[in-house]
Amino acid sequence: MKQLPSTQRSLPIALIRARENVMTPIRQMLSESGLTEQQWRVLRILNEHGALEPSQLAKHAALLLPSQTRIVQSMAQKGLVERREHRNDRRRTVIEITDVGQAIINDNAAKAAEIAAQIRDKLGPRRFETLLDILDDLRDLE
Amino acid sequence: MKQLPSTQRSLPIALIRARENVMTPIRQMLSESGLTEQQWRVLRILNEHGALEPSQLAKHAALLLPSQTRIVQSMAQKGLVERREHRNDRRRTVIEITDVGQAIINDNAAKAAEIAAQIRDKLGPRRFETLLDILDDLRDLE
DNA sequence: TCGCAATCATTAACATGTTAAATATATTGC
DNA sequence: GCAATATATTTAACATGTTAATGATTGCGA
Repeated sequence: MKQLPSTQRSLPIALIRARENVMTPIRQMLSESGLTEQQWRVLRILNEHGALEPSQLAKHAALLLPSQTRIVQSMAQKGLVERREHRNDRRRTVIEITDVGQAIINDNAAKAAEIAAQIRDKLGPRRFETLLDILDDLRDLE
Repeated sequence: MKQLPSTQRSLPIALIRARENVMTPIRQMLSESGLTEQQWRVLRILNEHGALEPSQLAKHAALLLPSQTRIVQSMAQKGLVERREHRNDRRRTVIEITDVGQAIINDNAAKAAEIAAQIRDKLGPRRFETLLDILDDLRDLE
């Protein structure tokens, strides 16, 4: 019978720690704009893809829909995003970034790029790409 | 000036997705025992290391102390763990697993080991170890 | 020994994660 | 064209994540 592996080499714990480490400098940057990391992700995605339906946005941003609903609601209140109705299908809504949201992207782009580059340099470009590839291989475990 | 990288190759998002993928089968297993993944982690750590002080437990389990306080409280209510006071230093408390908690570990050990092995097989042992190593290299980013 | 700084843990407040239930609209089959 | 089903999103309820404030205890120095 297989042994329960030591928690010292546990992948879930390693993933949590890695995320924590990666997000720390990003959170520091965002705290000055009063954004959470999730709100920043939403802005990034909308900036990159343009207006999106909730389910598409959620896929790109790696958010569950219930969380995203709340996040988008609070962002809409702050004027960072806007919601529009779909013409033919009234189940559907489209979310898009506002000028205010766009301005936040612009304000933080250079710093964010610097942080991303720093992480890449810390690992080396080769290992960085290897990491992304392996993480991607963890899809469809069952 | 450096460009903001595409969210398609964003490390934070990749880490979130990977964790989600890895945890899905584990959550399925735990739902039968009514445990969350964090409660399972606490049991695993206490099983492995014996009684621990809160801050030590938090380090091993990758939990922040405020979260852990609540988690341990609810686990103590369910009888999965116990808290004991330190003799000389009353600031200190020690948390240990109970027989009930131990039984849950035993009940799930085989299945958990199987899931862990499955992940390892999916990547291949080499890539699995590489992944853990690279994730570990993300410490001390700033 | 009194008081003050340092340490550790908890509480508080708010945001997000997670699962299940509810809602609203569209589509399909008859 | 209506009922049943399917799809998309939101709400609800509870657990956890995160940061700041509070509490409790020890140890040190005047």
